[in-house]
Amino acid sequence: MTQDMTSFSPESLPNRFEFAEAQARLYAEWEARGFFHAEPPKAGEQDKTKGPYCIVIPPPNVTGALHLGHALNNTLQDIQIRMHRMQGYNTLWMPGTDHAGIATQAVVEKRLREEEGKTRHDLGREGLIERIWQWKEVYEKRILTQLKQMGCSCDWDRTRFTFDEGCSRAVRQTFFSLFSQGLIYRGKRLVNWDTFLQTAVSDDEVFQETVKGKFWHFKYPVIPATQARSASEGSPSAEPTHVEIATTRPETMLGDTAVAVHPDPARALDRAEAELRERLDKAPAKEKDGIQAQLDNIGKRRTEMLPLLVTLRELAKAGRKLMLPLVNREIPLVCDEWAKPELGTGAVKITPAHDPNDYEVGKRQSLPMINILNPDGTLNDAAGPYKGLTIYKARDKVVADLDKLGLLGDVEDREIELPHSDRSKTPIEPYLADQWFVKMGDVEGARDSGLGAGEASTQARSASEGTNTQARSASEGEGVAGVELASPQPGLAQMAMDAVSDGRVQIFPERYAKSYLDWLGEKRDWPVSRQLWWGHRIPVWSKDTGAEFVPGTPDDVFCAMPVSSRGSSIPTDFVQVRGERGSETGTFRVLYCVAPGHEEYERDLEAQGFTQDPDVLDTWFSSALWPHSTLGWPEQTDSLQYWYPTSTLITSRDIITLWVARMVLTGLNNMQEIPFREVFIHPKILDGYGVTMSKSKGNGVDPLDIVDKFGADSLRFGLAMLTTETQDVRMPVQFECPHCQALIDQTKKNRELPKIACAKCGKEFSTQWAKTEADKALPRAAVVSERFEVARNFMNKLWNAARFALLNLADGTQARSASEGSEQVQSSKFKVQGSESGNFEPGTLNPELTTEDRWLLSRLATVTESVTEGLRHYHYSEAAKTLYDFAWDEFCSFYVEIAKARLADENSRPTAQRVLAHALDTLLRLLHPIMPFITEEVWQLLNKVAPERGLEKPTKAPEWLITAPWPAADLRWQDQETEARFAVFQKALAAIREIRSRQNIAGKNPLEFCIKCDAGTAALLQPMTAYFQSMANATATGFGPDVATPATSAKTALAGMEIFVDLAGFIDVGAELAKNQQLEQKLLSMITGKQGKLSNESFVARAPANVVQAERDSLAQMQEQLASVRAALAALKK
RNA sequence: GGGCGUUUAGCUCAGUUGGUUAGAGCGCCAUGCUCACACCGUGGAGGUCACAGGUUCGAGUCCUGUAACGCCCACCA
Repeated sequence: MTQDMTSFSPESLPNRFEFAEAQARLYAEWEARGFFHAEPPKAGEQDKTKGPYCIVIPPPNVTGALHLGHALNNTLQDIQIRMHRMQGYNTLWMPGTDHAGIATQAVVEKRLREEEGKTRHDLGREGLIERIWQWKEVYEKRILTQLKQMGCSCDWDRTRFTFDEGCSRAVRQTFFSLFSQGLIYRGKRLVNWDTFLQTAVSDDEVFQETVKGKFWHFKYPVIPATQARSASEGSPSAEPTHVEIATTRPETMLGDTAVAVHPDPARALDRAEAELRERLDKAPAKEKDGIQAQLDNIGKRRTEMLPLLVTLRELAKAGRKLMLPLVNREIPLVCDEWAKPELGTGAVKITPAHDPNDYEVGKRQSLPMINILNPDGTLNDAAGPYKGLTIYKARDKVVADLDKLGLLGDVEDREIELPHSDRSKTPIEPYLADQWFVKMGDVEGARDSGLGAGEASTQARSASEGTNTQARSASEGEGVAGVELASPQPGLAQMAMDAVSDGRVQIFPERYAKSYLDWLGEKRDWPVSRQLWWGHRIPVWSKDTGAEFVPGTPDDVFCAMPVSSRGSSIPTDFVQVRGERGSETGTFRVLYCVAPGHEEYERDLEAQGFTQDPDVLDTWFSSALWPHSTLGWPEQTDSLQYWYPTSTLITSRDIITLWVARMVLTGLNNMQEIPFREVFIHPKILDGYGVTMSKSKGNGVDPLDIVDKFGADSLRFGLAMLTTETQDVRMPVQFECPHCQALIDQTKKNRELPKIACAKCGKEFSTQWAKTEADKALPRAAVVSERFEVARNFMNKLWNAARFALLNLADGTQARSASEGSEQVQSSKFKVQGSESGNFEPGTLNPELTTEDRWLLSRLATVTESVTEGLRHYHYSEAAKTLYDFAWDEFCSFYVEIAKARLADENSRPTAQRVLAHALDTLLRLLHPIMPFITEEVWQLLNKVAPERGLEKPTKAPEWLITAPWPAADLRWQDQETEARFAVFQKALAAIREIRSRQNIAGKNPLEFCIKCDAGTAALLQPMTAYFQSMANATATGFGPDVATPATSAKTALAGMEIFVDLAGFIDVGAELAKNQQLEQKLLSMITGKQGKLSNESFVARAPANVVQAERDSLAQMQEQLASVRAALAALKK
């Protein structure tokens, strides 16, 4: 397409929008002109815009390329951004990517292993991190390119990365702040340890798989009581020699530090029974049997096991011990409610270091915690003779050895749900490790700055923790401590909940506020450390003093320890000190947290033998800061002050808790202000089987495949159209054969194959799974979805409608077609026409405007209003559908069709041109946020042909659509009467076309028709005569109550009119009879229904008067229609 | 186990606070390469609104229950 205006002629336009070329060109233009870049108003200057509007992008992970879900997410954001930019807001879309700790490290490690046969240990920490940086550079670039190709109008000058310098600084500042407030502590948590990859994996990288396992019963010998004790016992004869426990993980017995029984087994059984009975009543029939079986079981236990459990309880109370076989360790028998008399043997082995529940028991009972695992999944020194064995070997040997000792009881077969690592597909081994936590619960006392936090439980609701903190707060000696105890301050979770409950943050659709509140309501502490290398290193340095730990040690004891040669006092502004009990050694350990920008203290600490924590922070810790860290925090930048809080966040529902909630709470902590005012949760994209799309399942779609095949606008419009309020998007996908372009449905079977033979041409193509060289050499099939065809077709329709308009907006031309010569319009230029009769004013009589003009302008006002409101409230589908229907059915099918006749007539042409140009102009503006490329392209062309546009007062149109003002819906153009009357014309036209089709008369044969109707309707239809001609090739012979009906005619009876088409003797009687009989039947059944309704006295008495009247009116019309149909039938039968 | 959602034409989905004959796109049938567009035009066929109750003058829409499917969260030695 030529750029030169003088040589431009609409005739040279192709009849397809050549999107590939246009997309690249227009995007470059927009970017070069700085339309994406936003600046806050300069200091001291007034804000000339409508105010700030800002969206921060949910930063995509740099693990790989974007998929269709990202395309959806970013399209929805760009639509808001582009609309608000046009509406005159100072609009900023902040882009960036996420370092995605675990995911990225895992991907890079996997590659390292596959391609070089190396592990991360071969490279070392620095080496691996460097590799990951290289990976990041490649994929960040790829991701940003993808976003650009989708048309995203981000402010690329501000592109950020969660692991860049600024974000790292924000992370450290936040960690320091939370640490200073006592909101960060260290505790134990179960880690999902992938022994194959030797790494911790996150919960969402774990999947459950049912495997066949066994339930082993072991007997632990009871150590006989000492003489003295034994004498005091009542009945030594009843004492069991062994306690039986059961487990699915035998090898963990090596780490057992107790066996627990319930302190009141009888009551526990009663309670379990009561619960089951309650459930039995409510349960659906098919579950009742199972519950009944459980009830029976409890009854049986009460008689068979209860006495033993009571005895064991007594033994436990007496402080008796068991001998743990194989390792020969004395372990106590303890009372703890965790032991459920209704399960297993009623007694449960306690392995605090390898089970989260056991860990809780261990803490309650002050048990030692023995970790028996090495990171590689083999057993360590603590396992004694089993040291060095793998878990499974150890398991077999433990069972065999116990059997030899006669301590093995029953072995039951059992199906066990086992966690597996998504990445290695091997079972996860849980074990407890030191972890850092952010405290989410409410805080007693104003500030909690020191000791004891390390003792906190992993569960903030733990009662013991509360008392612990209370005790210490009181001892801090702040005079107001007592008052604060009475009313705890809301903690981070509560603050974040309040922001949503009181409406400062609004979540759409509303129901998602519930998941947000429910999750935060648990106030579970946030584990923030990860045993990885790729991420923000925890800014804490520690050293074990070797001294005995005394709980409640006053702060000054360790605060006095010299941290720096720079002075005797600790600068608490940026260095915080705390002591804790080392979890392994039990001795006193000192921790220093250092704020960013004070490397001199870090060096001092290291010089004194302190070491930095090896762990890194959870990825979400840095993304939680995204809204303020990207705007410059902790610096108080102009951008931060101007755009924070941001306007809206658009994201997917699965990270409401992981991300959205955490942004709110860090925002409130760091900025004392919410991060965004609105949150829109969009649907998820599922495949044809209703399964979440993902690359690892093979059902993913690369948005660029869609862009290549259908164009970015089609991708965007298609996605917007699918974004409804409640439904996830189900999208069947196809392989497009690279040889013959045939589409082959993707099925559960073929989607994981490396190569597929085309069903049509038989040639093979490769897929994303291609591994071998031979497979990779085959051409790859794009994965696409037919669901974008609707949007592609719409784009084409729009292009051609625009083409028509461009061809016909030049002055002095006849209605034109593309096939005519181009020389006619060479020098022609659109001039404002119709101005001699003044400018058109809404809400007044503009005699030059015809019915169809007023109709179109009325519709346009309504559509403008509805699209503006729809997009404002994230009703994307509704807005897209409104535009689609208006553009296709009203603008193209009626207005443009009618315009053809008017443009051919010199007298009517100027007004038609003016309205046509105006309507196209408005339509382009409204469509631009959804389809930016085609609309901008047409806009540029329109500016060449008709640079001055406007209904009320033609003025020079803005040079670029991307920054052109958003149309205002002028509701004064709305005209219900005209719309209703126009509908009569549409109906009459449809009826004539239907008769033509029914009578099988080819379109090229002209028809004559007349319409019998009242005078008012006739007056409306009369001026449309020319359009009946052009749109149905039908000539009107008359309208009105007294028209002469043709001798041989086909007739259609509509509400308020009868339409006769003159068939000049060639009537197909059969067709007419069939049609009229069908109509008669339909009318009869509807009339019967209506009569029934109206003869129902309660309806007439109780329904609103207008409803009753409407029923009566419609019945009368139907009866009229029926009479007409019957008359026609009678005539036909003659 | 807890929570949420979905079920409307062969397929993918709309359907406002209950109120005339439940809509669209694709697909299908018929027809037309007439001058912006065959990625198009014109016309047509196709629905017991998952099932069972209830509320109401009136239910696709509100309530209760059932079934199927999906998602999130938590999980038992």
